[in-house]
Amino acid sequence: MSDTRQDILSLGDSLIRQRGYNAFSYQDISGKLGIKNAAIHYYFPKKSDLAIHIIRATHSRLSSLEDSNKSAPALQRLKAVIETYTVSHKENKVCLMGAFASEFFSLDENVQQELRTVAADIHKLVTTILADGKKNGEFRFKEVPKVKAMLVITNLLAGLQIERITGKDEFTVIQQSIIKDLTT
Amino acid sequence: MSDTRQDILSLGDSLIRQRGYNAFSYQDISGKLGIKNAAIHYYFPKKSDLAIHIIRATHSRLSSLEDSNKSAPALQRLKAVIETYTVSHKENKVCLMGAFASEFFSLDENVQQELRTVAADIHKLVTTILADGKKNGEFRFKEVPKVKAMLVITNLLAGLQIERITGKDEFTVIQQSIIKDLTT
DNA sequence: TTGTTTACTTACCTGCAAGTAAGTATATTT
DNA sequence: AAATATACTTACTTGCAGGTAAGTAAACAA
Repeated sequence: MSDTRQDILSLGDSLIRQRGYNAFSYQDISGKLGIKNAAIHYYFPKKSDLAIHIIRATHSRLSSLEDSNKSAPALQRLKAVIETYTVSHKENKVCLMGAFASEFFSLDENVQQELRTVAADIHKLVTTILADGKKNGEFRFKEVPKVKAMLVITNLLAGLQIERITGKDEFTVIQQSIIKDLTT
Repeated sequence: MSDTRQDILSLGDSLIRQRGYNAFSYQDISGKLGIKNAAIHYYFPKKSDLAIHIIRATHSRLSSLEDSNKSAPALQRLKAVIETYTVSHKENKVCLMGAFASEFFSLDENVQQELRTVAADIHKLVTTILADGKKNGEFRFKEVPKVKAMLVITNLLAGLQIERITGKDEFTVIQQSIIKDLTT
């Protein structure tokens, strides 16, 4: 895979998660990379094509994370998931689901479909981690794992969003609260 | 205040929370209201003016809610807050903070400022309700009220966002979990 | 060495978003 | 009755977003 293609994907991801999908144009990418708009259309004919490939790249990173920690303790696996949000936090980005959710109904059907797949996978992943942790005594919580997973995910997702409005570091304290809540 | 002005504000609010701020244009409003784009510019010269007035309207509804329930039990006051999210849920809308957060860095400085004010007020309101409820024994939770408030708000905000991606009714179960978590 | 593929650029087009300026009909005030 | 304000419309302008089609230079393959 060419460098240019990767650079476009990477910059596109940053722009979507920093400023929003409908707020950036191919010009933002081509300008920064020193190429022409048509070069981006060469790799990704439509903006929705770019979106889909960015979503898939994120999905595949998620799968790798899942695989590489498969047999680790639940707490470590949860921390690995949370760490991906922490990285976003440090880069003043929201997560990809959070970035697209608000504009979801303005998106192409095939982009929506791609997002549904990833969202379901994230939920499944966190649910499994929480269920495993509860079973082996690492975690303590009252809700069923599926619901608790949703509560944890919403804390992380919206934590990234709200902190950019308030300007305060809400995320760090949220992250710590999640772990503490589950382990004590 | 004229009907048209109100209709513009109301439709603008719906569009922002259904499709996103950068995804709608004055055409979407003028078309539906049977007026011309310039009529909207007459009331709100710039799109950011419209945004600001929509945010202020929401803020003032929040303040009314706050006032009308001032001396009620904490649980009732919390339910009143949650109810505003439930209304959004039923209309397939996200909340205003959630709608703007993803595109925050693409917004005019004065819109950003307006959002900061409201976000701070929402957080303050929920914090007060939780603190009161903890003090008088209505609520039980380990975190300091300020942090617990943030956790509750993130559950609600992102609950609305995620359910539109997954297509499932995540919100209702989240809402119930919040109450149950606090009261048992 | 010729042909083909890759990775682009040049040069367009189309449409719409955002905004402005000037005009007009209808109330409202003086 | 005349002047003024209100609530718009008509008629623009500007710029950029999104996309296409055709050309081209370099790499590579037959």
